[in-house]
Amino acid sequence: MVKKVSLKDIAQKIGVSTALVSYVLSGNEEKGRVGKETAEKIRQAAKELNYQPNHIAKSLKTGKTNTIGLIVADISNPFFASIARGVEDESGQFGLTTIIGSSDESPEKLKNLVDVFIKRQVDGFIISPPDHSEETIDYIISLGIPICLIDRHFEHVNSSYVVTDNKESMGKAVSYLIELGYKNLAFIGYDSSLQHMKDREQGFLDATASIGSKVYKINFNKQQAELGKNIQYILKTQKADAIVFATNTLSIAGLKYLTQQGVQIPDDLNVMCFDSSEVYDFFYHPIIHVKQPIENLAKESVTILTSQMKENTIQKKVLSSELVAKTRA
Amino acid sequence: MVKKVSLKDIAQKIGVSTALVSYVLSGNEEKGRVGKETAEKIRQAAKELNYQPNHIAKSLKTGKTNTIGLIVADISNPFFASIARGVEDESGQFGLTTIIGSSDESPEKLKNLVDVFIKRQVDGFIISPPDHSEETIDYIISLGIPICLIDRHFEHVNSSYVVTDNKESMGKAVSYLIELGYKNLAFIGYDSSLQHMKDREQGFLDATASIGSKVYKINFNKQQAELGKNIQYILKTQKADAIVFATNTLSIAGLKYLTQQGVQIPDDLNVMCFDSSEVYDFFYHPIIHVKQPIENLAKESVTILTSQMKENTIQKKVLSSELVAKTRA
DNA sequence: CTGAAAGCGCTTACAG
DNA sequence: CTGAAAGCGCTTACAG
Repeated sequence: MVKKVSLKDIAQKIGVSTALVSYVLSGNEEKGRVGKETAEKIRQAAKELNYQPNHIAKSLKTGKTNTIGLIVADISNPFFASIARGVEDESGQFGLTTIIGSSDESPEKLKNLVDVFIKRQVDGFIISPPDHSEETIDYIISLGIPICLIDRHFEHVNSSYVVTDNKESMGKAVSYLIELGYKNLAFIGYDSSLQHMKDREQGFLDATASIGSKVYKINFNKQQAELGKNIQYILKTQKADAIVFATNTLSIAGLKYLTQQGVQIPDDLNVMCFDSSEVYDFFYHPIIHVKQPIENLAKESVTILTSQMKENTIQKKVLSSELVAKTRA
Repeated sequence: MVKKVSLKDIAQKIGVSTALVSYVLSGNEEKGRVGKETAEKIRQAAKELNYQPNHIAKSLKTGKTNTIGLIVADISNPFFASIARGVEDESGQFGLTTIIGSSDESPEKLKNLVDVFIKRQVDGFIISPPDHSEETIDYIISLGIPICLIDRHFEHVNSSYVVTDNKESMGKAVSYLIELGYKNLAFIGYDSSLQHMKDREQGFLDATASIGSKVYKINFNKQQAELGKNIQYILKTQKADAIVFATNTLSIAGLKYLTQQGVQIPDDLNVMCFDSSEVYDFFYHPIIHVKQPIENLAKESVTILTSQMKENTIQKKVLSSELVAKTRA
């Protein structure tokens, strides 16, 4: 390992104190009221020696790491991967580095990740929380660490968040189906107390008040089995003419199941999904779906978090989504 | 922000030196030859005060951050998202934290990310390098920072890496197509000097020596336009009976284009893809593809990197992949 | 305009 | 078995 040049090396080389060098190189030249030619000499030397400031030392002194922790359900899920990409790009603009963890929808794993990240001294958190993790979120808040929830939030936790207008989006999408003439709808969501799920369900219920409809709630950990069973019931007993899937994971698994059963979409049965997927474009009629503003969710979360890191204000933001109902070009 | 308890607080509370506390709490009790009851008292106090060691201070002293930098082409690409998930899970086992960046296949962006990560004092790198980035890889090596390339590597750069046996996998897959009776194959890859791309192409060429075949190389930055043009040529002029796509991005874009053109797969034309995708299962005949051992690539990269961090040995590992050619259940 | 010095919270020889 | 102390590389009042 090549030995690193430090402030001291520069200071010695041109015979000034490390204080001066620090002022100049950290851009606080005016504050230190450093002489112009001295400043120039310092910059020159720093360049010559290829000086790389040591973040660690700076962090120890300032107590800021310029690192934020992003925790999602699963980074290998395309929805969260896109969120992660957006958060990284945006936070990079602010000179922040992002460390990422996957909770797998487990409150325990979330708590562990949070502890690890706190030990790492992250300056703030962006979290898409699993069900029943209010305690951990409250814990972060109680430590005074800035946090912004993303995609999901809790009604009874007073934190910053940025989410999609789930109820409205779902309502609009379902109304569209009704306009198309569908009269007997099924909703498949997760059995969850998370606000975004309740909102999507409520949006569905509100919009289907005047027609036939039924809500199916699936246990996240047994979704494989329960999804098939529920779809069978929907096809055979409820005889719904369209199914609404509440998330991209459910959508893809549901579409796969329906395809395997030889169900023709939309001829035998139509489908409406929440979230986007590459898969949708491969159907004869591209699947109707609600496209969440992923990039904006990510950007806003960073904006909210960084402003909270400065001013300690709580912000709650609801973004609107887009209904995509295209036909094959 | 609640004030943190430090080693000193514990030391003062029970009237010993910070040295003792450090030895006990960092598990070097024997090394400090600390008295048994003293050690117990220290542990007790640490628990009572809810002591959280300060990683930053430790890093400054030891020069190790227990952080690794992972740089892929694009974290929102499912292939790399899965790699990232694997790397995070595995490195977490070693007490390592991962920071991630996306190079967008740009050598300049890679260099920038590397500089940022080096300033962050990462202990090592796992990188899936873009074309023409040998210089940056060499730079990392010259600094003595451990590095393991993943998925891709350079013939003339002597670094650790873990990759799929691209040539063999491609050869096997193409041979399978030939066995099925296809006689006129097209290969669509990127115009790249990256070894994995050259190997896939070579595997294709070797396997098609005795039949009709043609290789098409696409410029990564103009793929949208060039892909369509090439496929048109393949359909109209070459009149190939099967197309081989060299990556998942090309596969999905290609399949989308073919589907839009009304081409029936595999009846009008068959297709073979490198890498997996959710999309493949939605075709009447699930798409034939080479499934790379993503999880093992990720795990191995961490294993190689951590052992290199200890012993400074270079390891090159080639993993085999699986040909997936299933019919609808 | 500039320097000497303390201190962030650890680790680790060194001396007893 | 235990303590005093130096030092990792910075920042930042303080004194001149």
